Amino acid sequence: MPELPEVETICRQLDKKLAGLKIISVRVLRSGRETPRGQRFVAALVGKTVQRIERRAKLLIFRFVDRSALVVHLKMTGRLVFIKPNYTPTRHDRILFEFRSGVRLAWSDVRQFGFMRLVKARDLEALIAAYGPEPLSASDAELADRLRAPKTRRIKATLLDQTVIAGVGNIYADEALHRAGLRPTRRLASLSRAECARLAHTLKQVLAEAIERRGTSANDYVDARGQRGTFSNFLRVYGRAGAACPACATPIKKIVVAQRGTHFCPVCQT
DNA sequence: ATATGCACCTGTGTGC
DNA sequence: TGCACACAGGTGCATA
Repeated sequence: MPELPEVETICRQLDKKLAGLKIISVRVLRSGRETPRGQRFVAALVGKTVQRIERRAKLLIFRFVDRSALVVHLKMTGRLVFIKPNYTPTRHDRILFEFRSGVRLAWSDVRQFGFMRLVKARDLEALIAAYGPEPLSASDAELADRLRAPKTRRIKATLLDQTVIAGVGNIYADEALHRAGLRPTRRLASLSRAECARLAHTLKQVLAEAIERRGTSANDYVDARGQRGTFSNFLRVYGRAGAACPACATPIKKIVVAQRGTHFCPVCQT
C-alpha cells in the first residue's frame, strides 16, 4: 500500500504518541514467512523504550534508547493502527503492541508481504545506506542528475528504483510524470536537462502535497488513526483510466510499464 | 545493463 | 449465483 507520503503520515502520528514510551507487551497473533515468530522476538522487544520513530524510504524505523531499532516495511497492505484496550483482533492482525500509559498498536497485513526486523545500530546503517536520496531532502539538481544516469532505461522504471531515489511508488511516479508532461515510456537518454529538472520539481511537489493530505487511499490504506488519506481526491491520472485528463479532457490511458499498471494522458505527456 | 516473468499472499471486482 | 481470471500503494530473484 503505502509509498513515501503514506509512510511519512503514519510515522509522524506514531512518533507523536509513542516517543518516550516503553513497550510492556507484545502479542504475536500470526507469524508468516516474514513475521518474527516466537518468544525470542517478544522477549527482545518487551522493556525497550522508544526514543523516536523515523522514516527512511518506505521504511518505518522505531529507534530505541538502547540504540537497537525495529525496522518495519508495510509493503502493499500493511497497516499500523492505534487500537483501544477492548479491541477485538481480526484475522489479519499479526502483532499487537502495548506501551506504557496504555497506548496500543496493531500491525495487520492482509497479503503478508510486510516485515518487521529487530536490528542493531550497525545493521540499521547498512540497511538504510542501500537506498537513494530522500526526494524531499535532496535538491532538484541532485534528483535530476540521478534520474538522468541510467541512460537507456524507461523513466517510470527509474522512478520506481529505490536505489536511484527512495520512497517513490506506483501512484506518485504516475502523478509526477503527468505533472511534468512526460511519457512513462520515455528512455532517459531522450530527456533534456530541462525535462529532468521539471520532473524532479513535480516529484517533490506531488509528494509534499500528498503528505499534507495524509496520503492516498486507493484501496485499503489508512493512517495510524485509522483514517483514509484525502489525496485520493486530487489524483490526476492514477486509477483514472478512461476518465478525462484534468488538463485537456482527453481520456486517460492505462498501459503496463515495468510490470506495473501505468496511467498517463496521451496528449499532455510527450 | 535492462527487461521480463514469476513468486510471495489474500481480497475484490469483472465478465461470462 | 458461481466460477475463472485479472489485478492491487512492493520487492527480490532467476532467467533472457
